Amino acid sequence: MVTIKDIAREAGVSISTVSFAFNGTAPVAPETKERIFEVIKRLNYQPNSAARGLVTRKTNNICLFTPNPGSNFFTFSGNSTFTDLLQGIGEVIDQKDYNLLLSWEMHGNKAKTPKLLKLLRERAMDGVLICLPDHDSNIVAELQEHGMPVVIVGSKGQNQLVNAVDVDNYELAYRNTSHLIGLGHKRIAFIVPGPLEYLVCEDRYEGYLDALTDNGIKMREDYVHIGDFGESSGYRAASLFFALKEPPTAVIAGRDVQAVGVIEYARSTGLEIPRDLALVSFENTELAAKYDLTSTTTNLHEIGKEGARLLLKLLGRKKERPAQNIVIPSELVVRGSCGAKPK
Amino acid sequence: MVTIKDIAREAGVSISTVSFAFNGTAPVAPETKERIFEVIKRLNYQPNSAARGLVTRKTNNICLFTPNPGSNFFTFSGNSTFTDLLQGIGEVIDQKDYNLLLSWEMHGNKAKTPKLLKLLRERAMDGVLICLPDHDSNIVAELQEHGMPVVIVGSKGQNQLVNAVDVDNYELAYRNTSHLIGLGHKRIAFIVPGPLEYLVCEDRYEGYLDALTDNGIKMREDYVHIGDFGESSGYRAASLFFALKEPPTAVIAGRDVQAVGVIEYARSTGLEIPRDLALVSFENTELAAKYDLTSTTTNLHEIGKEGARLLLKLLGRKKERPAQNIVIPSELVVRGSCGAKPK
DNA sequence: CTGAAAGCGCTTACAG
DNA sequence: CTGAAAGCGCTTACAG
Repeated sequence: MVTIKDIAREAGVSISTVSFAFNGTAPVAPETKERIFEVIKRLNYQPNSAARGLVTRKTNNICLFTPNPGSNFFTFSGNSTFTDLLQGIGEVIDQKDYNLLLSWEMHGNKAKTPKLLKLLRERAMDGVLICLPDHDSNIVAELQEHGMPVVIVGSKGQNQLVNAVDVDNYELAYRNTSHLIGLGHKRIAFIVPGPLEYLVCEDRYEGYLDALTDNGIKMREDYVHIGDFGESSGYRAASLFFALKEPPTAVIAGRDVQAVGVIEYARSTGLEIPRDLALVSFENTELAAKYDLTSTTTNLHEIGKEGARLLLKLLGRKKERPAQNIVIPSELVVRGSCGAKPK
Repeated sequence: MVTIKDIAREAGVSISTVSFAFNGTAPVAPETKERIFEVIKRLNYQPNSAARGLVTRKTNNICLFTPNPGSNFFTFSGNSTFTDLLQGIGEVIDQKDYNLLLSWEMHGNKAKTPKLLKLLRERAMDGVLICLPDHDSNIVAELQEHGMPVVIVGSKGQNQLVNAVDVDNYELAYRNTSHLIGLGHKRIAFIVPGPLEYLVCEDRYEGYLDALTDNGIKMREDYVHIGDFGESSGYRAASLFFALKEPPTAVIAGRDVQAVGVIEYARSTGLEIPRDLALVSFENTELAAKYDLTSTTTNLHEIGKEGARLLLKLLGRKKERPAQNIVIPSELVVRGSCGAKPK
């Protein structure tokens, strides 16, 4: 491997001068500089990152910590959540010459994430992007205690102390519900996207409830079903709703896959969407396009981009600043399933 | 941050002894060792990876280099290719305390991948797992020239010099085709999974051709269509096939998404599967299960695992060894679409 | 504008 | 079994 010494020798200067020239960190005579860069180019010199990191205390790595990629969080069909997020992150860190260290929880959420803490203690990264639907504040707190910049992506910050970027799930749900109410629906069922311990789920659920309340509609327990990452949970929810004496006229699916389950149920029972059942969902994945589903965007690509941007900004900062909660705007994409669109 | 000096001071020994104890790299008196570990535990000591890497010349990072995650290669719907691969890799590197550096081509395949070469020159990783459907040998050669261990995953090695792990796509296609022939079909169409420049595509196509030939069936140009990552390419292929005077009685889709396109075509035109049209595919994703599709497994999870295992084995080696081409076994999962399964 | 020197936090011969 | 010292490849005061 070619080192700074090789360059210095070949260019007939000291290693300090090579360093100054390469990094532009001190003035170097034009001719000297030229000579140095000629050698650098010729020998394909690139400073050893470990050596550099040791003295600068920077690794130029940022770590993305997520749930296990094999977990339901990432693998439910038709969703490109993960690659969208990656893509967004990649676009910004690439420009700034950062690398991406990928790490995830190994045993579901049981493991006390010793892996991330190990990385922290080894100083393996300069900052972390954390994407955990049910992140406990402990890990974030521990990271921050050690001065490690953290940005939560795809989930809102639990308090004023941690930076986060996400869509406003409460708002989204409120809007979805209002949309249906605006179309004249009063019997509106809701499939909670997942366990209520997840902030996303809680937020979407509350947005739904508040929209009902604000419009003078009383919520009904039997119009609410907790779904999961499988299509079948949507199917199941629909079958429960339509077994009721007074079935809903509209359903809000907690996510697109669940909406597909509802559609499958409708198909199998002859219910017609949107005539017999108006349907609205979240995420606006390719599934929404495929199934002509009205859905609200949750732009993971943008979340990744803004998250990475914010993190990088943090890295450049000396002084602490109050944490930010960045909200990525989303829009309701109206398609055929809600009945708002003329055929 | 706590350093080895802190531990040494606190335990009343020299830093060498701490290092010996921590790494088990030289005998240390039991009582001394105990004292040292007590302090290590108490102070949460973990050696600084940059410092360690500088002297050991190891980073404990392995790099996974892939196409852009936003590209079609990863985002076509219903496919968990990427997360499967990650999961497999993660399982093995995690055990050996390696970290995963994720990097990808930025501008499609045009960029001459300077990013990976930069990482190489900075010595940012100990080895690379490369997953490029149309990898040019140049990049692999350059990596190897610099002594960087490389394993190609999800694609076969181009020559004897590079390690690779993949399924045997030729074999898979041969088997799929033979299966249909065994069911009495003679007019068998084939949707090539993608551009023929990709090895996967070429291999699957050749397997198809050879199976036909070996069974005395002449191939017909009009029974072959080049597909892509979209469902619609399957739809389109089917519509072309069934516009022929003598349409095929069976179709082999190059991948599950394409098969779904074929199914959609069948639905829209009233063709019944498998009665009017036997259908077989590759990949056996969740789509195959959902659409009751006979499909051949291409176990990315296993490919990731074996790839990582092989790479790690390479890292431990001093001497060069002849490259291996590991073939991950796959199986034909028979479902309703091919007509082999009694209803 | 340039160079000699110290030092980042480790590991690893080498001595004892 | 333990410690003093060199050195990994850089950056960064400090002198000149």
